[in-house]
Amino acid sequence: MRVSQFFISTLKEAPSEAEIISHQLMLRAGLIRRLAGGIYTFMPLGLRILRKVEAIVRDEMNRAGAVELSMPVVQPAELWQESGRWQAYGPELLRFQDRHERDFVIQPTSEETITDIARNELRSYRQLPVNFYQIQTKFRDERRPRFGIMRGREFVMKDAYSFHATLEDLTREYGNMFDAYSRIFTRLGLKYRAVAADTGSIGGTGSHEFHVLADSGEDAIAFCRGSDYAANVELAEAVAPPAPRALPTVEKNKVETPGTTNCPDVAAFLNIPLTHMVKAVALTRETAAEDTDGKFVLVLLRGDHDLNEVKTQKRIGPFRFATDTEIQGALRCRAGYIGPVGVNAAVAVYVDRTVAQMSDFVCGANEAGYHLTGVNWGRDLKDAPENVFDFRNVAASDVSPDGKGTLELCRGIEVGHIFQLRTKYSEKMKCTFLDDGGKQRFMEMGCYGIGVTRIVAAAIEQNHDQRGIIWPQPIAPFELAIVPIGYRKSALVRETAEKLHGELSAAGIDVLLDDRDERPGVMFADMELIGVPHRVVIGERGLKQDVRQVEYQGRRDANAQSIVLADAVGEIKSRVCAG
RNA sequence: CGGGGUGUAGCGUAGCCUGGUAGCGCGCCUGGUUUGGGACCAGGAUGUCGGGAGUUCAAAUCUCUCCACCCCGACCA
Repeated sequence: MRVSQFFISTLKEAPSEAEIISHQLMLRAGLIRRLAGGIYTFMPLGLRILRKVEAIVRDEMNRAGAVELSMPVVQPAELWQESGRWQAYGPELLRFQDRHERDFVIQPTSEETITDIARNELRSYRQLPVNFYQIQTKFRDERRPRFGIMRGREFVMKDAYSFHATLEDLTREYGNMFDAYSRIFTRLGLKYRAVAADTGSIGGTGSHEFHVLADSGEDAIAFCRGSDYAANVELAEAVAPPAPRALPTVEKNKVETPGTTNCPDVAAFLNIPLTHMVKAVALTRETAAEDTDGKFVLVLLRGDHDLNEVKTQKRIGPFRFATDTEIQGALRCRAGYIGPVGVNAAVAVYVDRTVAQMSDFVCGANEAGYHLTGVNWGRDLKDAPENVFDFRNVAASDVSPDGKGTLELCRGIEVGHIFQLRTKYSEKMKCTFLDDGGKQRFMEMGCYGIGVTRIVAAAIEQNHDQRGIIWPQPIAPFELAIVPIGYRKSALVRETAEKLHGELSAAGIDVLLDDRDERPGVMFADMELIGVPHRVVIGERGLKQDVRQVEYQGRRDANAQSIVLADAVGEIKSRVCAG
């Protein structure tokens, strides 16, 4: 491919709308252009990357035995009403009416349609299992699209759905998909980690997320080097402290703590470790009726720990953080000095496992400007083992739930998610088959997603430098850039560049010949910005040596190295093929 | 949706507080000189200052309103 026949549109400065590096670089490199909030055009260069990602995903899905089909983007409301998701999905589901005022949706995912296919086409256990997939545009009307294509409203997803006669077979296919996903992310050239994930409202026996590791990732991942344990922090269990609670050693004491409304301030003021503090997080149950006992909730956490909202919701139901007014009403004290001692019976007090093992701790006195020191369970407030659960996020160096070491934390971008749906949809939509005993049963289902467009952004988050993108070679829009210096002026340069371009293209390499006759700096900067992994520079300087030479430089290399022109094709081929 | 912020040429921005009729850098066009890391010289084009309403002799600037976009929260590929 020649630049003059292609389309490249780079920017020196990043548009101010872009916050994260992948968004900035995608705009600067001319991969995408915004059409509306969360909706982007894939420009020719960006589309080449997207197609390469798709090709790898498709290849591995086929290899894993899944079969590709393509379902409509526009789907009738009836199917969604049947599954219950017409109501349950909420405003994120984009709905519209056709000219006959019939309701439709733009699909955010395709469980309904594929289940409809399955119940119509599959009758017998002999036709099972089967795994259908598609790679296709999705639309979710996100509350807040952001980070460019990372969290767009329109995006490309590979979604697969498998149907099984038995749970055992679903479990087998789940493992098969787990392995296929591992191969996919390996082939994409990304550093990733598979983590145990929250199964959410779906239930089932398992769910895993695949995360591209990047410091800018939105998800926190806990993992253990001593074992293969890895889980989303949302899910990762904070194990109970092993030792029995220490006995009280000091008396309870009310101390003045003026102007200290958070744990770090109080700890600093009293000159004690943060780990001796207990904080009371005030929550309001969303579902409880007004004035009901238990509507107002305190969750007690150690001063240095954070509330895990997923775990909390599982224990107490849907909640939000209490407002200042609600806190005043329930505790007659303003936020900053609240605590569990002496609260009235209408306040439900829940306790994190770690807090339940603490003694001689410090907490708010429920009186503005004061905290209590030397607080102890049993003596100063009622022991309530029935309200003790895991409420906190795991922290680095916590004991791993599998007991095989300590946890470390890293951040990731969720690019894949597999889970076992079981019979959630097949029951709602009466998707049945006849088993080998002639008995009608609901199909077991699994579903498996990969965010294809998100992978493009995630790859950049993981692979970039000051100069721009550094594509993993398997998804680079072009594998090799040929940069001729003096393309128009020097016939020698031009002919050499054309010959190399032809021979390397014929060898199956994606070559981009920069025939713009720009100044070298412009061409170097563009090729680096768009992230081409390999570069050959052809100039008269090298061609006029006694032995004709050109230069090679990898995108991550600090310097170029000369190679003899006569050996160039073979030499470059071997470097490109080496990755 | 709640909270915060920003809208001035294709991109980045100054001007706004203190009203006087829009400037700079990059990019773009023409000509010339250049050609191994985003060149230089000369000339040129491009703005309903987000939209609308109001105040005023006069509005990018002050007021109101709508819109768009960005950031923080709840969701997810």
